[in-house]
Amino acid sequence: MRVTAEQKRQTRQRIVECARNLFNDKGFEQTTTRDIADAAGIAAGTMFNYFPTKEALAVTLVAEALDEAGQEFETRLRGDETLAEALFAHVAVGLRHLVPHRSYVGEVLETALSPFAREAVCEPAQQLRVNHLETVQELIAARGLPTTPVPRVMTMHLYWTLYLGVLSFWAADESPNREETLVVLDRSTRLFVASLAPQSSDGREVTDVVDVPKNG
Amino acid sequence: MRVTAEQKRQTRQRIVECARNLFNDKGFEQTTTRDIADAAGIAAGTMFNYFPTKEALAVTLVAEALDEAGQEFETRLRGDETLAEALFAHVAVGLRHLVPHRSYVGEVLETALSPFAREAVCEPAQQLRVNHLETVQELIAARGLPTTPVPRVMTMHLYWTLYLGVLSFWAADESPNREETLVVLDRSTRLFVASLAPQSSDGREVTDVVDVPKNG
DNA sequence: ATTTTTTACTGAGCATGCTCATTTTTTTCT
DNA sequence: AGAAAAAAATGAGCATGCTCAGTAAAAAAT
Repeated sequence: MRVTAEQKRQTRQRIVECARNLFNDKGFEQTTTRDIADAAGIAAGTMFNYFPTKEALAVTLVAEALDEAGQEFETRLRGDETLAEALFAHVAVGLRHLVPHRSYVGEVLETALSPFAREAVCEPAQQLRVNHLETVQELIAARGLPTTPVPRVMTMHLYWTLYLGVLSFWAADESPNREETLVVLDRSTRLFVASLAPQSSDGREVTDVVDVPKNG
Repeated sequence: MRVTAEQKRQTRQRIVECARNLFNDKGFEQTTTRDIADAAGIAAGTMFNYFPTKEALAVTLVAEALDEAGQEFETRLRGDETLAEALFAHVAVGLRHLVPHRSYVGEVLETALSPFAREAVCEPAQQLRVNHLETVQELIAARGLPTTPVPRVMTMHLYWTLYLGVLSFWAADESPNREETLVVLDRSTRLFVASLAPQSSDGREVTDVVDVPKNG
């Protein structure tokens, strides 16, 4: 069973590498699964023995990059950062590892990580989201922030929303060293942290202003 | 040219109505363009004489609902609301008008309104985005808020990010009267308004903590 | 060594979004 | 009314993501 296992690993590797090159050259949408198969020297159906969908293949590329980023982040973490600093670093390291995929990452993440529910696009996308959010929750918990006055699910939804906002800005950022993204990231990070603190109440619920049906 | 014009209007109307029913029943993805054609009693290719893509057809449904919402909002606006109140109302009215489309709106908006650039998915989607953002900018300008310390494009990107976050929460909100969405919307609105005010500087730039290449 | 079983691969074929040359219907011109 | 032109509808056909019954190759069992 050894020769086979090794060959299978090689086939998979070839698919992944050819796909990355093609996605980079022509974009995700413009690359057909037949293009990938031809480049990898396999039949049209073979890549579906390795990845359930074309999207899953692309997400796998991105997820592998972000896994490495996650490891680097853990290594660098000292523990004395403020929450805003830690969150900033977490995302910034991820972005650096995504640079080689920047030309097509937008097309892929848009659908794979969208906050619109759409039950788990594929396993690696799900894993990626869970890993990222777990890290965030640990960073928050490690700093013993108050049991928020807002349900956790809403807090994490807000985080994910802001995170995707940063990713989408970054994917299209044309500024010299993508430095504008750092401004956006800084701002988003501060906003999120600020949202964790109990809001300053001005005694007037915005909700009261609009007539929203309270029943049925 | 009168009879024809009227018939064309009817054909278009039939397409739109059949599409809405089918999208509601089976979802956007599960409805094929042939399903729509059959239901509307036309040939498979005919709907593409009216809408360039299946997605554009769906976006048109949503856009029409949001146009009505925009009109209602303008009617109700008194002018003495705080910015947060006005923004809250703007979105809340939109959501109310989207209720009949809620079962499939997620699938459609995810790609059509995504902050990930993807140059104008289709004309109505572009129009929808522009209209919404113009209203927001007017609401801000009418209250004479300071020329922000942050480029406007970033501010509007943040707004759009939070807006899509609210939409995505709403699309999946299972709480009794979707009241959790109101909490999320309230929170998002306050956050956005707070982000317009110059940030309290604590003398330490988060950006400094991570080593980001400053050149090349 | 031969058979059996397991594993990997193949490629014809399907469904669906969309195109476009052709046909049908309507309007305009004389 | 009949011919010419314009507008609208048609449906065969294409491209592409994906399926799956069948084949080939490798490993295990005898």
